[in-house]
Amino acid sequence: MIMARKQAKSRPETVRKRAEILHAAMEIFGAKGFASGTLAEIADQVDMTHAGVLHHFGSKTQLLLEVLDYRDQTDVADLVEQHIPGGLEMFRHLVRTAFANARRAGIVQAFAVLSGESVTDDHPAREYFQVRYRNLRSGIADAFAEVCAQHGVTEPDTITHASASILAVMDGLQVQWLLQPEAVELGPATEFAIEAIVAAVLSPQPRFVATPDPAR
Amino acid sequence: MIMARKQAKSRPETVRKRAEILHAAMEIFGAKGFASGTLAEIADQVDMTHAGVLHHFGSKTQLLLEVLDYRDQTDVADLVEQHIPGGLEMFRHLVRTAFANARRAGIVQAFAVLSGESVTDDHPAREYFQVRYRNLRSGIADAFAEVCAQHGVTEPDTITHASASILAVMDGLQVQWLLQPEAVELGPATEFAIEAIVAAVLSPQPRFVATPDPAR
DNA sequence: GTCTATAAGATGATAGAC
DNA sequence: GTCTATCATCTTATAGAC
Repeated sequence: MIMARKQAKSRPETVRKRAEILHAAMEIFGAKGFASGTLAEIADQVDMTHAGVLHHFGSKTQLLLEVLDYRDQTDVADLVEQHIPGGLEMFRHLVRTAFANARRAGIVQAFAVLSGESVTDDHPAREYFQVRYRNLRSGIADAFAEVCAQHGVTEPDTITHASASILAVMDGLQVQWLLQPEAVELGPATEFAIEAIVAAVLSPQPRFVATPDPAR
Repeated sequence: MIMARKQAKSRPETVRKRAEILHAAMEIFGAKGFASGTLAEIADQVDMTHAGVLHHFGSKTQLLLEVLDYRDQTDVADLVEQHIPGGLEMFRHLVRTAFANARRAGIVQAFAVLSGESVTDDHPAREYFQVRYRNLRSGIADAFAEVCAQHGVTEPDTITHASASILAVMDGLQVQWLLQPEAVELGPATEFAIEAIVAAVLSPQPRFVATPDPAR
């Protein structure tokens, strides 16, 4: 279980320094990954030694975990938080996020790098991303359920697949965009894909790809 | 430029050992990433010392690069190779691949981990994945063009976005599936998403998400 | 071709002074 | 709280014996 450990009592100066370190850590881990990013690099960015950083967080792993929930608490653009848009508004929000992300390569890279790395054996951020994806999927599924209630019934499987797919395109397009910004238009491509998936859920489609008996 | 360096002349025993090492390296890099996977681990798997491995490949980076094009040469299921299915058959092929991948977690993980890692600053596999994605996108775009020619015209932008989106869902779903196999059905979800995207390209859709003037 | 030995450097973490 | 010093590993790479 990932828990946010409150720094109950600390001098304001200390809290500020911790935040500064967390910010720097996000940058370094985002740029080089958790494995390759070093405490020394992070320390450099906040004019300290790596020993100083360790004084605040105890270990490198602990620092990563705190970086991750710091992001969740800070990032106002978070989806499954307080002001969750419902229904179709949710999908518009996701599209707007994609357009906004096209101007925030740093953060996009951080999540792309760390989520990819989290899939490795025994990665400290594995649980974080499991929980994150589960929450995001269920938030999107709720939006689908709401919209479906208005437009007519849909199979639950469809909503499940569609929710995962929307997250998947967003992530996948980010990776391609980071590798080749000139070849992928993050905003428009995301908009196209989300529109396509929402349409598939809401209106009965002719099937183009399906075959009677694919070799499964 | 990534080039396959032919091992022009070598004893057959040597060639076999090299292949054995490449296989082990793919496994280790796939499981732990390039940064965390070590030469010693790879060497262990083929009953050698890390010095032996370095004798064959010169450096760790070189080993990774050769692993990657070894995969391309070996993997018969590769898309942009010889027997590229055209038209709708391409999309059926992609769906079948997803179903097949659900039984090859190892390889799926390797590509998920390495492609994510490739986005980090100055990663040795960065160019490889740039080229790979570019080729895959253009292969899919060709299939779309072919199908579109039969079903009616479509804007080129649509094809571009759709091609990137299809790759993106496939990759994104793999990550979610690796993190939570019980929550994501890789095959069916991929099938749904591809069907949705193909439908969006082929048949004019009502727009659900679009707003007059999204805050971009 | 493979090993042993070793270099050479980096890294996470600890201990103790200030 | 931060630094210096130091530890203990770990890791890539090289040199030379067999």
